[in-house]
Amino acid sequence: IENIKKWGTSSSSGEGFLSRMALNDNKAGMEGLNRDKINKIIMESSKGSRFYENELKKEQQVNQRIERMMLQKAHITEQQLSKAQAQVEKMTSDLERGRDLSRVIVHVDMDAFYAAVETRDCPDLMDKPMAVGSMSMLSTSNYHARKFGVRAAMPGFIAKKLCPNLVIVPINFDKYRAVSAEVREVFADYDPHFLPMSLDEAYLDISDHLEQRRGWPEALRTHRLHTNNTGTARVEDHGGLQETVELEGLSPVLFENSPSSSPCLQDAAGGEVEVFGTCAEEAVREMRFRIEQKTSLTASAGIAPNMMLAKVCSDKNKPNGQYRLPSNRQAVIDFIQDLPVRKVGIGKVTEKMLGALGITSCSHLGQEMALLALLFSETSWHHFLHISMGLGSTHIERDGERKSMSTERTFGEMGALEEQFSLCRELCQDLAQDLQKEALKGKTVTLKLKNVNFEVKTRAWTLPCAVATTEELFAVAKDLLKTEIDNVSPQPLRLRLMGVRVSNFASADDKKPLQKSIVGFLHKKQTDSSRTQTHTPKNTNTSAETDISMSALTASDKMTHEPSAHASTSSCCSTEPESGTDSLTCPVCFREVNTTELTVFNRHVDQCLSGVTMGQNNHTDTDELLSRCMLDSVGLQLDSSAGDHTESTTGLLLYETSTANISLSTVGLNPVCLNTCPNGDVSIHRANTLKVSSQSDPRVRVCLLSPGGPRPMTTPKPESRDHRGPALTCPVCQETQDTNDLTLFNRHVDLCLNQEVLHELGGLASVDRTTHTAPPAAHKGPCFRDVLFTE
DNA sequence: GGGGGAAGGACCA
DNA sequence: TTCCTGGTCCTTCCCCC
Repeated sequence: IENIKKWGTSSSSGEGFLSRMALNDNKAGMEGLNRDKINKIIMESSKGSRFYENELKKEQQVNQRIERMMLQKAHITEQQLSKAQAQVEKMTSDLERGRDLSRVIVHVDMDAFYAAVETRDCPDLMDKPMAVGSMSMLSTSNYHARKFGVRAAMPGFIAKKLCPNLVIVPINFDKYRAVSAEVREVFADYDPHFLPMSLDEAYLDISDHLEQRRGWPEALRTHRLHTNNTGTARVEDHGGLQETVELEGLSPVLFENSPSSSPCLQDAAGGEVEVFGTCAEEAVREMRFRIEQKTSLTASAGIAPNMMLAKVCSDKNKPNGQYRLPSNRQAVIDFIQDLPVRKVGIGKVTEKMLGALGITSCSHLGQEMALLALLFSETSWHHFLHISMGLGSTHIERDGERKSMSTERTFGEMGALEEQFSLCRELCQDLAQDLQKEALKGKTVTLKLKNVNFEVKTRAWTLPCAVATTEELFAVAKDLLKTEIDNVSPQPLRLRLMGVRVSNFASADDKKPLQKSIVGFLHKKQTDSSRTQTHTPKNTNTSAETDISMSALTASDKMTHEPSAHASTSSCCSTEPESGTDSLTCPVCFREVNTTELTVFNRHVDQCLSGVTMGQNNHTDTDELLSRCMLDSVGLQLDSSAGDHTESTTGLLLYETSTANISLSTVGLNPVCLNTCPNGDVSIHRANTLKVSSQSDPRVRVCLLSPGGPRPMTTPKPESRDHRGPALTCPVCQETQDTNDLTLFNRHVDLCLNQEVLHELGGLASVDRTTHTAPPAAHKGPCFRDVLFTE
């Protein structure tokens, strides 16, 4: 209990000290600061803000976790403890046997990198406290600023309160990238497989370099420092390490104890030279010397038998210093004993949890390992054990395959729907570009939202096939966003951050091209069939419904198919029909149509589409309550004891029920996808079960594509014009049409599509598209799909 | 009841 | 006036066997 009090907030009402917001002075150049005074300023600047309130909430959650942990601890028996102790001991001896001290790993870290680059380029900043970033957030600070408690990841406005004379320089990534590239050239001479962690930090395994270096003559280890009258320095390497760089100003620019400040020898020509030795320390000193000569910036380094220790060592003599931990077990154990847990990759939450158990240093960690094995997950306590023994990775491996890719943006409060959807599209566009650069496609699309209260939510949807284009991403992201908007409706969703992520990347097998839009499809068809038949573009476009491109359909329209069993015939993952194939895949029902005749195929698609349209016609509300579900399979069995259903001519099955649940059990059925019902009336549970429940409306309607062929259908009742939405937006030209007469609107879309098809088919006709290039009018009116559904 | 996948949240660098 | 990105782990929920 004492420990909880010590590590928790002093009260739950938000008064008092909020430890998670306190200064983290675990950084070089921040020793011996007046923490209390600094924390007081931080708290006073933050108190009452939404950010602070959210931090308070998170702090309380952590405190609850700690309370649960302490409760659990209180119930641990002696027997359990001794059993855990035996387990820990066995594991320890196993790990000890595998301890590898043979490698020489170096962690190099540029000193206050961004700040140092800015200071180099603007020497006036040299003696001033400065930081790089903005009033909202700082990326780094120089050592003068650190004396005031100003550090990276601190908002600029708080930093200004800590240090009113602080100069904040805007961030310039291009510049840092260029300098980083220069530094990396030096790294590569010592380990061509070095592992960059960020622009200013890298791990190197110099074991092989040292092996070679032992045989090097002195000339290869001699570096000359030239200075001319203008203060320009030139560095020359003798031997294999080539380098000739002009410098503006002589190092060291920022820190004392430069690696080049050791006594230099005079060479025959009267220039100053420095000879470096063959041991690890000398090799690293040489590397730092060369970095400094090349960039006028200093680096610090740590040398140790593994990555974890090297990282700690690089911090030991920062700035502009290095530290070597000898490669013997006792030295490692001695070194690790007194290290605070926060220094070795344990974050603030885990630090606090360990603190509640009285564990603050690595030696405590080792002593309490049995207890930790009982209170933490296996992964966690194994990690703790490695740390307490001073173990870490001994081979530098570049990260394996990427697991996800994302983009996100923070902005001022945003509540307008149009803005939100427009931003969502922008993010999808940016992400699509990034995905394209790495030729990646992913199945899971995640939308991340942070509201003005700093509450973060992520919402994900996994598709049966991998996607990558803007339209594909947006189709999913916008549905996820819409659901969140509807959830808080009629209140607006007040956002401060939005992000889109793609993960679950496709394996090589899945990276086949997506099925093209009908337009692209027809284009391909034209090429394929050119050997046997000719057709005019006119033939390809008998009606708007037929030729609506895939991009006009929603995400759920596209994700209605199983990637495995039916991939070749009925999936958006399916490849283009192979040359010579005699069937085409319908983009609506995803069945294979045994024809190459476009007229026949178009008729089929028309039928499918009008089926979809008519299937919705019974619906008297907007599509808010409506979910459409397509089942691409055979053997559907409807398992329900309540409700009535009607079937349409084109395989549509309408289901109406006032009961809470419908279960669709199927035989070998593919995953079902449905258009998410915004108010949560309809949800999908696993591949074969659709659950329908309605709290807001007892008459939920579900529309399914049934497996059978065309069936007799009841004539749908035309919807009253009063229910029609406002002006309609053309899905092709994106322009809002000044009509709500569907016939007129359809005629317009037909016209647009005709022009689009002609354009796609390679400019077979001269079409003036200038009138169709208006910027997307986001959400001015219902999209074409909505029109199809409601009308 | 256990295995396993998906989703969501949290932590960490 | 409190970042961005990406990886990992943990928990919960649910389906399936």
